[in-house]
Amino acid sequence: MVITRATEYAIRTVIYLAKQPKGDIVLKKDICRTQEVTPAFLTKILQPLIKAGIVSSQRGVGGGFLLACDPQSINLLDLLEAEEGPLKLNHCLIDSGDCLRKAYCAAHLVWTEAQGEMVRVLKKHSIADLAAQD
Amino acid sequence: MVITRATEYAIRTVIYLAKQPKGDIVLKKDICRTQEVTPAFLTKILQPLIKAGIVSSQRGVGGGFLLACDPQSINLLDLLEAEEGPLKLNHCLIDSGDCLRKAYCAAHLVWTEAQGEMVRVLKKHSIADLAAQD
DNA sequence: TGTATTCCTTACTCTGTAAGTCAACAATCC
DNA sequence: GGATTGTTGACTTACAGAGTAAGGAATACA
Repeated sequence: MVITRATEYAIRTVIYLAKQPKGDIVLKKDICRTQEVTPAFLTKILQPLIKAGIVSSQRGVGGGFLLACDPQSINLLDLLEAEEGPLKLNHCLIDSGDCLRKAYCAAHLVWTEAQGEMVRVLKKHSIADLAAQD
Repeated sequence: MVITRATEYAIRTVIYLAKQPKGDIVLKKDICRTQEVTPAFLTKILQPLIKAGIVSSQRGVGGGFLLACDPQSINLLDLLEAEEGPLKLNHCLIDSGDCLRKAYCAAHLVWTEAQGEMVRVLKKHSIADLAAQD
């Protein structure tokens, strides 16, 4: 029932990238130094963000990482789902076929509502907003 | 990021107890049979509910379990917290002293808000309501 | 008093996921 | 072609979730 550290680091990193001058490429080791993550772990964390089209990377001399999109268009839910997969408060919310019990399903609607509210809040704040607050 | 099975079973069980005639004592094995939980696991799940004053138990012949309070006064958050401890979406929401990083704390307010909404929804529906819907 | 009944306590196992590491590989620049 | 920088996949370690098992303690009733 807790957000993973990978997601936390992903958020820190994306906020950091959003604060750089637009188009600037940042070295992995600079992210590591400022965000206090090890290079090996940051590598692992960045890959899902790259695959989701949130961050882009460049190899070789002068290479590094930068935002692949407008920070106004990314929110915390995007980052969380890139790292952890679809948000689900309960097993039954992934595949409604799982939820066979009537007694259980009385609670089902409540889980759905709670998750919906969570999604609403996480979508509401863009990375640009968070970077500006920082 | 998922509610545990213990919490699910706890909810099923409490809804089941709430549907019994008031004051009726239910055998563990009857709960097990109707709710599809093993006795050993149900034992483990019931203890926190008893300690939280939600369910009460009686030993010996004619013993069993029954609700210890008005089903109108219990909600899903009570059950979840009895089983899993205080709800927290993120590590920093337990002890604000953990949250030292500014970059992280930009997200902190969002976690707080998301968790607040979740709490609000889980508190809104009493066990009596859920039992009636069932 | 003794015994059957019923829940209580504690320790244990098994499995999966989070968190993080490592080493070989691939692209790019000069 | 070599230095630099990111990529990939396999690996380790630790911990929490999920469930089991066995002996102990309370209660009712004969």
